[in-house]
Amino acid sequence: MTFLSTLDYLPHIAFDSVVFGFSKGKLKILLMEYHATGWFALPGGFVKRNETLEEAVKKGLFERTGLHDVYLDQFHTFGSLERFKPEVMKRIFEASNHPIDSDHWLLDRFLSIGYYALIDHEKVTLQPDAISDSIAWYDIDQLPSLILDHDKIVQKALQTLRENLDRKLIGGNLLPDRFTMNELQAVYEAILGEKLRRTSFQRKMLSMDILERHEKLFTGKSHKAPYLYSFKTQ
Amino acid sequence: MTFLSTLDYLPHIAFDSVVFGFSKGKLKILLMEYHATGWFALPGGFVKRNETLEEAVKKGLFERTGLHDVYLDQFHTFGSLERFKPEVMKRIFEASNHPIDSDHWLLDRFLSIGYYALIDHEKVTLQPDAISDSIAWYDIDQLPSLILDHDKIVQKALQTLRENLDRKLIGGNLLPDRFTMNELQAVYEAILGEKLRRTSFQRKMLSMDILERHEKLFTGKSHKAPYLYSFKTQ
DNA sequence: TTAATATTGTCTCTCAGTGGAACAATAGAT
DNA sequence: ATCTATTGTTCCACTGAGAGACAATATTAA
Repeated sequence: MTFLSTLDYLPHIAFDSVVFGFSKGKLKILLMEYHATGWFALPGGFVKRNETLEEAVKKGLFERTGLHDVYLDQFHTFGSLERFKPEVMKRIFEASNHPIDSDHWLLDRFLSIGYYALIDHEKVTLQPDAISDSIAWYDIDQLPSLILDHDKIVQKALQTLRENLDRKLIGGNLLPDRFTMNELQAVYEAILGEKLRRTSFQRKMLSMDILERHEKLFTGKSHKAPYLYSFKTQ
Repeated sequence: MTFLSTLDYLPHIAFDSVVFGFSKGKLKILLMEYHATGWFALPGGFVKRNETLEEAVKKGLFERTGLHDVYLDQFHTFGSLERFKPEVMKRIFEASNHPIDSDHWLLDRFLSIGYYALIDHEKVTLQPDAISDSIAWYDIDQLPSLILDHDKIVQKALQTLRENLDRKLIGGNLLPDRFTMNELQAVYEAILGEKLRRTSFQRKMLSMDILERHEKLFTGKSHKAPYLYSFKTQ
């Protein structure tokens, strides 16, 4: 069969991407659903023999979101044995009209390298892959339960994102180019899962000298208009 | 052949360990040398089909150091193509009297999961493996050049260790159970690569309420004797 | 035209933590 | 008893954050 031939890919090696987006004040991630089973999973993929791990992840991300040049960070590699459930994978391929033999390499044990991505929710055009029926955004604190160890992968991704948020100044990757201070604060609050003080947040952001101030944003509301900001490109 | 049969191991998957120790005021790591080639490499290994990634790493570490229950942290997975140099691996196996065929699975492409370990330098009894001629400590800023991408692996390990040093309070793992404040400070300085202020360091450590103070250590020197400390087990 | 309202931008006060230095304590040598 | 080297502690100045107050302003209501 030509579908995912073992000659092209490295067996036993997979990757899973936790793609974060921000919309309507909520932090969300992308999940794929296999309708025939009702199962949810992270978007992932496999590594070809002649491509870099990172190339494979970027390609997979582009195929699902249409985006190049995405903020991407590897956070952990999962190598437990609870990952190894051939019957789950077999059912998924069967339900998608791609049945595979019992000795197929895709049913063998896999280690998975976890990446998280931060993208501008508005720029995405979602595209399911060959074996999934849909891909969509899910609120980070209203996730369905996921196959295999994907719940743990999401939790670890979120933990790493929180730890890196201040250190790497990556919050802006979830917003469009120009945004208000309030929007930036909402991103931080959604990621950290806690309210922040408005004045302290503003003071801290401005003191770091990473933001550029632009024109005001007039929304038609009856109050002072906020400035728009962008991250300095240095 | 029975040596590293492909039936027992997951192909394409390896791990490498950066084992940190502290001795005579210097931060050191363990390196293996293949005498016939003069090449140096990190101690690593492969994952058996029926064991967890972490089990494999711990077992490998035990075989080389004789230590169980070591502080261990996964920091990155390396998946570039510069790792793929079959001629290097072939030469190593030939030089160690374990020649392998050109199509042997060990000559194929590998991804490697990097772990770093922190151990008490004094507790180790070093043990070379089947194909390496020696294993020994090397000063972190006087390392020989290493095979494949092992230089990058070491740098990434050191970077991660520095980032985690304060956040995870892991410095004590490089010292014996009881130590003086001066020794702890020396560990921090060796890891961070910079001098710290004595009084600030002491105040910070004591204020964190993680240290237990024990008896004084009389060294015979003509000055005030320092207290011994241990980390609280909580 | 003026006042009211909601939100944003800035300032002040306070307090905790750190850099830097000084001072006190002390084990052994002289 | 005095000196020396090092350790434990305290003090002062500065910085950054929490908390609140106040000023600025875009629009609506009177």
